[in-house]
Amino acid sequence: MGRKAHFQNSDFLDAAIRIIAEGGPGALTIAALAGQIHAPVGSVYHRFPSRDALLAEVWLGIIESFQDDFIKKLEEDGLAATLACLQWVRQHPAEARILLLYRMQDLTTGRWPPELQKRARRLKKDLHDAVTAFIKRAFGKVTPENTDRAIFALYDAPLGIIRRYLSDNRVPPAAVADLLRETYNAVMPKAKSR
Amino acid sequence: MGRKAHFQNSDFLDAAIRIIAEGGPGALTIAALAGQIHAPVGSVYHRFPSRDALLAEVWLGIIESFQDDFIKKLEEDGLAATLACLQWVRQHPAEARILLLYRMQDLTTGRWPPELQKRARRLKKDLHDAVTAFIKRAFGKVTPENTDRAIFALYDAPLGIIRRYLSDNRVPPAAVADLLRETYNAVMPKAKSR
DNA sequence: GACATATTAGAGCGATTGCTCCAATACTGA
DNA sequence: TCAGTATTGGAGCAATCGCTCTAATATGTC
Repeated sequence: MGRKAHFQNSDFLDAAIRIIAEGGPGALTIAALAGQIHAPVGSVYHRFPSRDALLAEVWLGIIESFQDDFIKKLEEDGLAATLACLQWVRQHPAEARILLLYRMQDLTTGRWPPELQKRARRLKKDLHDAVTAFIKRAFGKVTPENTDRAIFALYDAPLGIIRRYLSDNRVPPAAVADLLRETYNAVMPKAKSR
Repeated sequence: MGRKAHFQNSDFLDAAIRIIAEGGPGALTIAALAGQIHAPVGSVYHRFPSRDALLAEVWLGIIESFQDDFIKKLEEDGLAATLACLQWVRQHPAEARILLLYRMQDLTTGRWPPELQKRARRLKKDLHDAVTAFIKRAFGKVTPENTDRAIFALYDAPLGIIRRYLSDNRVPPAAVADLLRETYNAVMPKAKSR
């Protein structure tokens, strides 16, 4: 059944994450990617149809990793989800740098393969559903103002402060959790937000 | 005294801001920049020593514009400075997209001309001084925890929520001011923070 | 008008990049 | 052992980009 593979798909994806986290999307040239794991450029294209497709997989993998944690916590408790952002960043520093410092549009320029588009839509829908359900529980009903309030407390505030640390290659200190808790309580309804 | 100039430095800087705000730093090729105002590429290099130098001027100009507003308000009142972020973004949507969606490191790769480095250091120092003075007034003394608290309320929180709007090419609604006020009051000392 | 000069104008060079293509290679199954 | 094939290995192509360089052009001064 042919020669045994010397490299795995994940080897390339991991190397890509390392390179982007360190040098930004511009640093991810195919030569740099292959060089990082001493693979030939041909092996990159043996696995991924294009640089864009590889970057799309990198991006989706990161979103999935983050979102799995986030949604799971969100189903129990809003504040837990807020703090889960912090924990995820600590556990995945390289992925966090990519997620927080760049946008999907800045990584990939072209169109995605249909299969990846489907995965992306699925992720978006899952997040939307989880957040909507949470807002209903926390506020009683979903309005634009409530939505903004929730997304601010769950998402914008934690990622906003974490971004500053990641940009300087530092890890957010423990006290950040206090700030986020205070913000959450100030902005979300006092009632149990389960 | 030579031919009358058909283009001004600011024409190129403004065009660059438009292009980056719309398509990201990667869209700013010299050809695209010159084409935007129907200038020849030679005229770009007649005014700016390199693409990096031009981007450095773009970045510094944006920082200066933002920081002037921010520091002026900060000298009176912390909450006013927080809300000044919102106002500045509304008045400078293209500049705001660049400031919030990208980092200096992602625009320019090489070293800056010494004169621009000096301007950058000056801006950094001005901001640091203003923030430090504010922290002293608000908390009594400067500690790492107080610093984080202040920067979160003044900077991370507003820019965090605004970033989401800018990324989608939307303008932050008025209700965002309420969220920021509540966050500010929750996180900063109750005493007059003048 | 003649000259000096600041600026426009754009062809094109060297370097880099994404990607292709063809061989070489090592593994499987018979 | 030999055919079949999945994968490595890497030279090189076409496109793009930042930038240079020379010529053309318009303006001020005498």
